[in-house]
Amino acid sequence: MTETKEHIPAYQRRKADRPVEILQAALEEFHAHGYAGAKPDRIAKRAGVSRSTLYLYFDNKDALFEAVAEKAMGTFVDEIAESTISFTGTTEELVRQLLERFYDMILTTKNSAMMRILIAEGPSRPELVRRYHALVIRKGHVALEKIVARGIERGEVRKSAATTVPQLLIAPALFFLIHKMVFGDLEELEVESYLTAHLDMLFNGIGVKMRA
Amino acid sequence: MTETKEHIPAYQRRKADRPVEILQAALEEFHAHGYAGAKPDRIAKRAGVSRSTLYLYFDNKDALFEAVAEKAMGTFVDEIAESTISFTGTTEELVRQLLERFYDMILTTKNSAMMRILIAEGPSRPELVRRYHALVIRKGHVALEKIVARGIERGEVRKSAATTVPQLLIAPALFFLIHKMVFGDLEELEVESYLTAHLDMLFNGIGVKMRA
DNA sequence: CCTTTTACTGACAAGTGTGTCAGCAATTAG
DNA sequence: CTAATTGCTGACACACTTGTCAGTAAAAGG
Repeated sequence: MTETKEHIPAYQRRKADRPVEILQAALEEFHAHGYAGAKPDRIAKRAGVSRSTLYLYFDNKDALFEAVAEKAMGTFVDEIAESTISFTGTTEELVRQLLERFYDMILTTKNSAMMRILIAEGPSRPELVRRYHALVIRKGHVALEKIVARGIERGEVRKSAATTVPQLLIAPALFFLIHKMVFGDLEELEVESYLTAHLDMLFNGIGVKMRA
Repeated sequence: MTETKEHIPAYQRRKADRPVEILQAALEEFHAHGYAGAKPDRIAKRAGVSRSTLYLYFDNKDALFEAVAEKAMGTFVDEIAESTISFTGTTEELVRQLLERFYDMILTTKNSAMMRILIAEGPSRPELVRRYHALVIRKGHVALEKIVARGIERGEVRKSAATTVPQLLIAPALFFLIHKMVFGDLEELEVESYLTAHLDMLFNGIGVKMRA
């Protein structure tokens, strides 16, 4: 290295990468502080750019939020819905596979961040709620209904009050997600044993009395 | 009415009622907009006072939030925990009673508002999360464990993987709460049928195979 | 009545947060 | 190497939000 003043570049020009980096940083910020509490200042810092740069790629804070939400909707439901149509094993195996993916999603990706954002910002963003409902909830509901119907056809699932509400299949997983999100630092629920218990309850219940 | 200028009081002095009215208004505001999005302006309007009056009763926005949260913690868990110790019927009846109260609480009181606030503000308020965990979650967990243990003793509940995670008893209720909170305007889940399904799944499972 | 007390308000001040813009520096073109 | 282009930044300006305070009007006291 020469001793003449090195040319230390103040920044690098990476037009292509900025949007994705900014969106990632913004997701984290919105997740941690909510919309109103999120500061473009911090988002920029996280993304390694100046605050002004944000406004080169997104019109304003609101547009940035919309972009974040749009991206965070993800394709998770579609993916697992597709994988079920070709499945040939038992219902319990199918559900186990579904839930394993679901819990994995909760633990790893930032997909669950969307859940907090939805819950927190829902009242101020009815349109966002509508889109999420159409893209995720409704599709998920249909997928679950198919799994139940398939199970009944195969004689593996009881036609009963419980099976009229297919959401019950994944309800405990949402509990797990919320618990981890809010109390994760204080009390860790172990995934494996929780998943095992979840499946056990789902298929066998907790009661002792016999069924036909 | 005389035509001389009536003495229209600009306001009434009701020192005793102000705090509770302000707290109620603030709960609604924080619930709808989150901490950062909540405006003392709107809280005052809701409570029917001027903004300055808020600061006569609470030091600042943060203190107001703390007071709201403290009040919203409620005594719900303690109440139902107490009522279970004297219960003499079957486990299914006990759980049904518990869940009926729980769903009722979700539907009527603003107790569920605390849930959104917790989820939204949790990351910025670890101390609040700690308190809630100690006051509600831990106590609830203990109460549920007792119910399960009692059921096993009475030979009404299977000792199994499912019963090692007593949270599963109420997990579907949290799903219901979140669903109602976020998507309530778009798709109403009927309580009665949901509760019936919840109980059915809990005690009988959805599977067909017999148990000993 | 009039005086004293005090619950309450409107106007003000300081701080914070958002968005803009002229100009700089990194790259590209010639 | 020089010129032109453009991704990026720092400084600026405006709007909004929070919190304060002197003063007002309602109740209480004498």
